[in-house]
Amino acid sequence: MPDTKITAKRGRPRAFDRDEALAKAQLLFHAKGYDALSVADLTQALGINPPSFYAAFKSKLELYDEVLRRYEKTNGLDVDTALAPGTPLPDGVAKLLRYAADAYARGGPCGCMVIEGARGTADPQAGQKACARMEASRAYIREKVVVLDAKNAEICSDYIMMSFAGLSASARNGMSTERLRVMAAIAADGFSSYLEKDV
Amino acid sequence: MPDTKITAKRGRPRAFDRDEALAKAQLLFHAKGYDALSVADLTQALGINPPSFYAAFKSKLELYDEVLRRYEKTNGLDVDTALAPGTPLPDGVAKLLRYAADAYARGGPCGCMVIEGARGTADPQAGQKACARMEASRAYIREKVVVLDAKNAEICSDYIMMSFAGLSASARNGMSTERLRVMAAIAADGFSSYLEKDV
DNA sequence: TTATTTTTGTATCAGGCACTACACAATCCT
DNA sequence: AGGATTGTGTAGTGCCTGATACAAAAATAA
Repeated sequence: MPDTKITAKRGRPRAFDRDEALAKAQLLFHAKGYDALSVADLTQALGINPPSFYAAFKSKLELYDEVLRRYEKTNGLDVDTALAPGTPLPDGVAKLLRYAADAYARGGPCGCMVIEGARGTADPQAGQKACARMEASRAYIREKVVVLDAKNAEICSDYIMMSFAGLSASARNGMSTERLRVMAAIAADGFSSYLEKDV
Repeated sequence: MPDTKITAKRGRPRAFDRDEALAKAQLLFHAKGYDALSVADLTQALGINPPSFYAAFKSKLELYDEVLRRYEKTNGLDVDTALAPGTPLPDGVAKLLRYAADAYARGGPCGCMVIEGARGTADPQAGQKACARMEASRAYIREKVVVLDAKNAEICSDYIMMSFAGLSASARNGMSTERLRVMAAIAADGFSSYLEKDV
């Protein structure tokens, strides 16, 4: 009976750690963006040659897509906690924006990789990949908001995404986490006021 | 006595209208961004050949800088009106964000050329040019805010710039002017609440 | 006319980009 | 051992980028 081991290894073994390389690539893409990071930069940083790179990751674009999904797992905001059922919507928005403020300047002034990649990426395919991930996030947030306040779900998710973009941009401009938190709180207060008028 | 005419023309006259070309280049840079717009794209759109392009504009980078300044003149927000002396700061912020909402989706989903160019531009020199213009705008706004409320000038200008970035990103994502205005009003309300707590 | 200056079109340039052909090396399976 | 399979290093592919060399053309100045 054949061994059902996941890493069915036949042939010459890979000389580098693929996951480690993926983590490094994530940091590089996050810091420099898709266009400004060349395959030559990557191979040099990873200490490998182009054929090894393409054997492991297929192409720059596929690596980017894989990195985007990894980023969501490692750096994704805890939407479920922020918008847990039963949470008053204003509190949920405040929490979520606070999470973003905490995250976007962590480990350097890089903002959100998905949001930054969704715009300003010259390569159309890469931009589309990032846009797709951003839309998925928006949809997930909207889904959670609907449970809390179906009537305001659209405007709420729009406002959250806009605030994310503003916070991400500010973070990339060097704003401190402390100051980002203040910005997030102010923005959240605005949505709170909006709901009060409405109800 | 020599003619002091500004257009002292000697030699073969230019076969195209430089200002017109500048306006076209502005639209193109605004729509596609610095990196995604090649010199070949430009020369083709302008109906000229590379040597004519370089004779008129020196380089892609210098044209971009010229376009950025032209953009500020043609599409710049009326900060002086929004933040005129005597205006209550919350009203000024609301006006300014409203202006941005009105402007960012005008003529297509392009957002603010300066803000979008300041990030996400792979070419470091071009990114620096856009960043410099954005910093100049921030400084100008802060200067006007100081007159209205010196104590809150820093946090206010930070919040305005963050909101601009959020609005610009949303506009580029296709948000309508109508919806952008709602977003701007909500964001402005947040700053209003912040000031009320503080005073 | 003749000289000078500037623009124009043709045909490139060198350099960086993502990516690969090829032969060899290193492992597993029989 | 021998065959199959997979990764690696050297070297290079074609393509697109921003930018030019060059000579002819079109204007002014003397």
